[in-house]
Amino acid sequence: MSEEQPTTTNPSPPVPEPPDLAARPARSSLPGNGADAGPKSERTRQRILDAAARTFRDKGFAGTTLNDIAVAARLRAGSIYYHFDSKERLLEEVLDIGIARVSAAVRRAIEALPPETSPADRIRTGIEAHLRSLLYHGEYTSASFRIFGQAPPDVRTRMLSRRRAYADDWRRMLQDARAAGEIHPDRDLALARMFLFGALNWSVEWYDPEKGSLDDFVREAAETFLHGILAPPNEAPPVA
Amino acid sequence: MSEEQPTTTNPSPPVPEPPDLAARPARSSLPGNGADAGPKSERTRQRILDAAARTFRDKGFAGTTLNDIAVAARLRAGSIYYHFDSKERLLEEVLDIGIARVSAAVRRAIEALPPETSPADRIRTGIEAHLRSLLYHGEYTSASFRIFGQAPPDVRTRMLSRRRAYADDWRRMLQDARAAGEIHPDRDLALARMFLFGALNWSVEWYDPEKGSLDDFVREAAETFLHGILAPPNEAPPVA
DNA sequence: GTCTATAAGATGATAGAC
DNA sequence: GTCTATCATCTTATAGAC
Repeated sequence: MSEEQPTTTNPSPPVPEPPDLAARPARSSLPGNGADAGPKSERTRQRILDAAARTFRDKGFAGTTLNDIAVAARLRAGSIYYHFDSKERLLEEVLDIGIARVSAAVRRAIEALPPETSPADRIRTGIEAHLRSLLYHGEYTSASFRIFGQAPPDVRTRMLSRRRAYADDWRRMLQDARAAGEIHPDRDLALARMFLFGALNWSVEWYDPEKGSLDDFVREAAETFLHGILAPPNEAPPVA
Repeated sequence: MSEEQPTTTNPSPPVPEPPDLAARPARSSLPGNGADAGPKSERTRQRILDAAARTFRDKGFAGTTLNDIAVAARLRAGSIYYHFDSKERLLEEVLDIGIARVSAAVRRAIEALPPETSPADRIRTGIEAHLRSLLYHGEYTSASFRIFGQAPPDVRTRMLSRRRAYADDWRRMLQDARAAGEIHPDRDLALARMFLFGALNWSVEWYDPEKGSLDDFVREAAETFLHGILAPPNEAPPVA
């Protein structure tokens, strides 16, 4: 896994104390871009969040100590508490950002399609968008799927509505396809959906960007789900 | 959960039997080992192992304390060290047993097929056997897949050869099917295999035995992988 | 805002009684 | 073989200096 840090950052931020701000701008809990500008506090908070996402994803929730996060964020463990109430709240925010990003990415990709796009093609696009948001700079998104099962019960409960909403998006897409006659009549849609989630999210564990283009990968993943692996029944075996 | 034998489910006796200690390290029952521990020690050891498998699976490796395991095994935390050197070794044995059982179950199921069975049908049988060993009394097997990613690096390294061997079994099955012309020429077999693993192993997280028979479930899972979800191109019955 | 220091409790592991 | 007692360390979280 990723044991090493990129370490392309500057040695130490010699930023002098900015003029004290009387009014702190409201914390936009928008999915932070990490590099977002803004007050120093906000940027540090973002750095901690980024570090937490990466560390949680790599070592799990229980396996991550606040010191691990602090080291990755280049400060001391105690300082984290200025920005977050507890380790659990930190986890909660990482999970929340992750699922929100995937959800938004898929929704956006599908809304960008022409209205006449067939349900099956929408599914194809959804799969590709889901995978991209997982695999391309997907620290929060991959963490969100990888460690959700490790979260304390109350955290998981609080996350449930958001995750259910995302699941509902997929349920709807599949039902639309079925209503359009595009789904094989024997298929169990609930099973197919969970099957798909498992297959897609597992890619976080093994996908290697060096071994081929992401474009090819996501395309092939969608085809595999839609068509399965078998050759069409009619075509003769190529063996001579 | 606490009730055995729900009324509606489990009409399925033909389970390949929870492979009884398929891969026990088996060092203890050797006769020439001196007058060492009798069956009692072995049974306690087994109880600890069972408790560890269940607890590791449910709470993760780092999230499990030796006391958790001790409580589940009905003894004290310190007593575990009479049977196992460390928490890591305990994990290692759980992981090892799990992968060995799945591997053995799949191999046995396929070897039981008639020799003339087509490669595609072998894959079908393999999928069903893998799923069964995961979902039917699969404390070790499900733990093995669920927490492998959480294992300390050295443990993971030591497990690698066994897991690679299992992956090779699947690689071979898929290649055989391709050689027989049964796989769609566009499919990427490596991707398909990982896709399949993800889909199957994720079922541990959501499969509910109360919602339908295991037989139906494993059959449908195999069909979904083999054929995909789409309806055959020719017969698309639009809603009239 | 971030630091140092530390409280308060849990954890993996060991020693020795029984 | 299993227990109790305990060690050394680590962990989350807090307090107060700067």
